[in-house]
Amino acid sequence: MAMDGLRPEREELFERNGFRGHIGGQTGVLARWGLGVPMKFGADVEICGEGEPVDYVYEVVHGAVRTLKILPDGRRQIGGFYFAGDIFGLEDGDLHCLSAEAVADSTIRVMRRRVLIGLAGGDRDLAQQLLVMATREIARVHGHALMLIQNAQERLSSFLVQMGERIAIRDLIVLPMSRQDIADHLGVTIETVSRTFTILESASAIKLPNARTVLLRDRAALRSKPPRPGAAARR
Amino acid sequence: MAMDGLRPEREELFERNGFRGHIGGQTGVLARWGLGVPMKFGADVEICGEGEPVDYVYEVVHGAVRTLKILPDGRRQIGGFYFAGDIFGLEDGDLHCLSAEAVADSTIRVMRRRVLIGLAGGDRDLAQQLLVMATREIARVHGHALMLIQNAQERLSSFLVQMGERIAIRDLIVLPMSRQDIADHLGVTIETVSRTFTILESASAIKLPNARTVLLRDRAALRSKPPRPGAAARR
DNA sequence: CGAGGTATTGACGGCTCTCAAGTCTGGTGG
DNA sequence: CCACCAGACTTGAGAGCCGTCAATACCTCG
Repeated sequence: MAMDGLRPEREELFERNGFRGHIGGQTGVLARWGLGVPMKFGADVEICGEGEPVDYVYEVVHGAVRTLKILPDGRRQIGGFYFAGDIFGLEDGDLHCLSAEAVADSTIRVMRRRVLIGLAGGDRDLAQQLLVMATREIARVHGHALMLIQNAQERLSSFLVQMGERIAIRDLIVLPMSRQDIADHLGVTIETVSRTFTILESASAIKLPNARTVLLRDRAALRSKPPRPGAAARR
Repeated sequence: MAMDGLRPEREELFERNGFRGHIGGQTGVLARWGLGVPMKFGADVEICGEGEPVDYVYEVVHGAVRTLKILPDGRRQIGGFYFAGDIFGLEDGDLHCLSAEAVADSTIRVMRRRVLIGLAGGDRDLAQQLLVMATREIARVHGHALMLIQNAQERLSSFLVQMGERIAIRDLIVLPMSRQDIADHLGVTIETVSRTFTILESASAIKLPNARTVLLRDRAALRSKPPRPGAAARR
C-alpha cells in the first residue's frame, strides 16, 4: 500500500482544512505524552486476543486496525476500525472482549494499562484525556449501533461518509480493509456490500476506480436517506 | 404523564431543588461518594435532551431510564436502559447525542459534570471509578451492537437474558418498558417483538403471565442459538 | 500465462416489515 | 354492574430486502 507516501499530503490537507481529526504520528494522546513503545505489526497479525488479559492500551501510529469478536456460530463482528491517533484496547474488567488485528502493516504504540492508569492518577490532564478518549469511544460505538438498525444502503453510506471524514484525501478514500471486513462491520454479507457499492455507483454518489478505492462524488446524497418505499416513520 | 418542563425550568430545578428524605439503594458510585442531588422524574419525562449541553452526569437511584435518539425519518433508537446504580449521560463533547427519559417513575442523582471531573482530578480512586464506568459503558454498547447483527429471536433472547441478570427476582422479570421500547432497542418492529415473545413461550423458554411479566423457564435455551436453517458460519 | 484469492453478479428463498384487523386490559361513566 | 373507550398488545397476510448458494469476473503474484 502506498499509504506512507500519501501521509504528508494528507497532513497538509487536514491542516489547511482545519480538520480536527488525528493525523501523522504525533497527534495521539500517548504520542504527545511520549508514552508507550511503538511496535510494528504486519497485515492480519493479531495485536491482542479475545479472552486474553487486558494488560495494554494501544494507539495507532500509522496503519489501520480492526477490533473483532467471533461468535459461537462462526460469524464475525468487527467492532470498529482504528487509524492514526486512535486509541483502542480500552476495556473493562480483566479479559478482552474483543481481539484486535492489523488490517494493513501498521505501527502501534503499546503501553501497559496499569502504568497508564497509575500515571493518570498523578496527572489531572492525562486522566481527563483518558476519560475523553473513553467517552469518545462510547459515542463511536453508539454510532455503530445506530447504523446497524438501518438498511444496507444506509449502512454503507454512513460507513463511506465516516471513512471520508477519517482517512480520505480530498474525496478519495483508499480502503485498507476488504469487502469481508466491511461486511462484518456493517452486519451484512459480503454480497450485499458488493451489490450496494454498485448501486451507489449507479446513482453517481460514488465512483469506484477499483475495489479498494472510492471516490466520493456526492456526500450529500450519501448522507440523505435512500428511497425507502414503505418505510414509514413509526409511532 | 407529568408535563415536561422547559429546559430553563429543568435547569433551575437541578440547581436548587433538593430532594429531602431517605433514599434507598446506595449501590451507585455517586451514591457511595455522597455526590449529586437525588431528584424524582415521572414516567416518560425527559431528563436530558438531544442537542442540549452536556452539563450533568446522572445515576439511577431507583426506577428505570432509557436513552434514545430520534432519526431524521422518525425512527427511534433506544441506546440502552439504565436501572438502580447505573450511570448515564457520560458523553463526549459539549452536546448530548442521546436524550434520556424516565421509563417509569424514577429517582435520579444529578451532578454537574464539571464538578465531578474536578473532584476526580484530586481523587485517584474516583477518577479510576469514572474510567471503569466509562469502559463498562463501552462494553455494554458493544454488546448492544453485537445483538443488532443477530436475528429477531436471538435479539429478544439476549435482551431477556440481560434483563434476567439485571432486574429479575429469581426468574421473574417485571418489565418497566413497553413493547415499543423493546422494539426500538432491539432494532425490530413491535410486531416482530410480539411474535417472537409468542415463539419463545411456545418453545417453553419463557412464560408470559401478562405482557409486562416474563418468567424465565429455560435460560440455557435463551442463550443457545435458535434453529437457523441455512445460517452457515461464514468464512 | 496460470493459479488463487477477492470481488461482482444472478436466482431464489426466508425473515422481517408493512398494513390491517382482532384481542386484552384498565379506566370512566351511566 | 356493565357498557364503552383508549391504549397496548397480538395475530394474520402479503411484499420486499437481504441471506444463501452458485457462477463469473477481476486482480495480484509467482
